[in-house]
Amino acid sequence: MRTVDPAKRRARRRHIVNAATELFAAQGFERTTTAEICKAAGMSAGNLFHYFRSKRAIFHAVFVDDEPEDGVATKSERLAAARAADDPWTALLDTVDLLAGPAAEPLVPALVMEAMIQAHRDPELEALLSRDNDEERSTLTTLLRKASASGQIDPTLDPDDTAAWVMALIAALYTSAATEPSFSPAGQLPTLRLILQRFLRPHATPVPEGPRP
Amino acid sequence: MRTVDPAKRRARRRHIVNAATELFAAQGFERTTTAEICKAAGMSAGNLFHYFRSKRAIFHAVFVDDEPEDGVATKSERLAAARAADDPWTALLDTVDLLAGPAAEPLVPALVMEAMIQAHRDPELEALLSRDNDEERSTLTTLLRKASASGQIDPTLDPDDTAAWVMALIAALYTSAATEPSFSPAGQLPTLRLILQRFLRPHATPVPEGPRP
DNA sequence: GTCTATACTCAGATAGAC
DNA sequence: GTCTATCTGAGTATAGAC
Repeated sequence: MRTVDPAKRRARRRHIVNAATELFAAQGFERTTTAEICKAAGMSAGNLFHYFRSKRAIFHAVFVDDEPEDGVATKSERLAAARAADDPWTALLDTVDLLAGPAAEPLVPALVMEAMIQAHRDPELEALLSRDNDEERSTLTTLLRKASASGQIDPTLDPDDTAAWVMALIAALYTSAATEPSFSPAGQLPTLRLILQRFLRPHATPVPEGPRP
Repeated sequence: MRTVDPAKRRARRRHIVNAATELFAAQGFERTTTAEICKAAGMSAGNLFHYFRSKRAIFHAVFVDDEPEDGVATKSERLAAARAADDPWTALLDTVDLLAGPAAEPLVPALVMEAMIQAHRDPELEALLSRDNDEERSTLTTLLRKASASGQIDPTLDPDDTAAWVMALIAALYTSAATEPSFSPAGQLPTLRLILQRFLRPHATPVPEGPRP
């Protein structure tokens, strides 16, 4: 009897996901038809739906089917390393680079944008993405707290709020790249670092107003 | 014979747009059906399409049908006033408030997000929005240039790049509000101002490295 | 190939302005 | 009374998931 070859099946799934990824990035989820995906992947509708239960499932796979490659640390591992690093400020800058880096890849900003939108309407995707998101934000919060304790950043900043803003600034890199053709994420990364540096590093305390004892 | 009453017709269009706005904000453009809009507006499909040529036209109207109210300055007028203001730094902060303010309204962040997405796929909407966008950015560029000349901000910052980043930071307020339920735009506006202040205000010039004559 | 979902249409009913 | 803006809702054509 014929048995399934898991490696072959995975490869076939990846082939479909790769084809679909370009379409989703260029046209978005709703405007990409399964017929287009079939054509791009070179297969029939029947065959496509043998590998994925729905168009939605293909979209989800774009964001989770990343096979770990040997010898390369995963994002999770690198975040854990940052949390354990000796110098929290350097680790913070490294983490920002880690999170902002993919914005320079051609399809990624559009896909991230689309994922944000779709997460609104798709609780399963929402859950999928928020796991990643929580890990990123909690790493930043940890680093901000440590850097604050060691006097490397302004201690008046609230670590939770500030982590949310660091995430927002990184997200801005993606959305700007997705919406403005002239915006180059690679070229603007140094400016992002500059903004963060000036925002976070300790400042001379302003003289408090009002009468003093 | 019966004649058209322009005021009544406008009011009816607004009624439809208001009903549709909530649906577009909650579900997005593609997932909102014309049948739903009809139901929400309390009218038949035939009547709906008597007022709008297409579903798309309703979506466009969400962003352009803002009637100027008497006694209240329009955004354009306020931007022009800022460009002509005496104190460019104060005018810059005011302009940031003006552009960031709507993020505090409940439906706006989701709508702005949806507009960004749809603009990708709809050249007419793209043109519509980029007119607004260009006016906002060029106002910021002008103010940055003036503030730079008068020593109010760091002269090493490029006005065009910096204006793009100020826009990106404001956009981050909208996207964060749209995607993170715990993020309060009104509460975070002071932090946005703080980030901008620290980013833009003049800094002590670092001692240049290398040999000097 | 099948079948559902949905943007839009049309033939006609109602009613207000002249 | 006539004419036409406004409105109805069943109907159609088509797209697109499966």
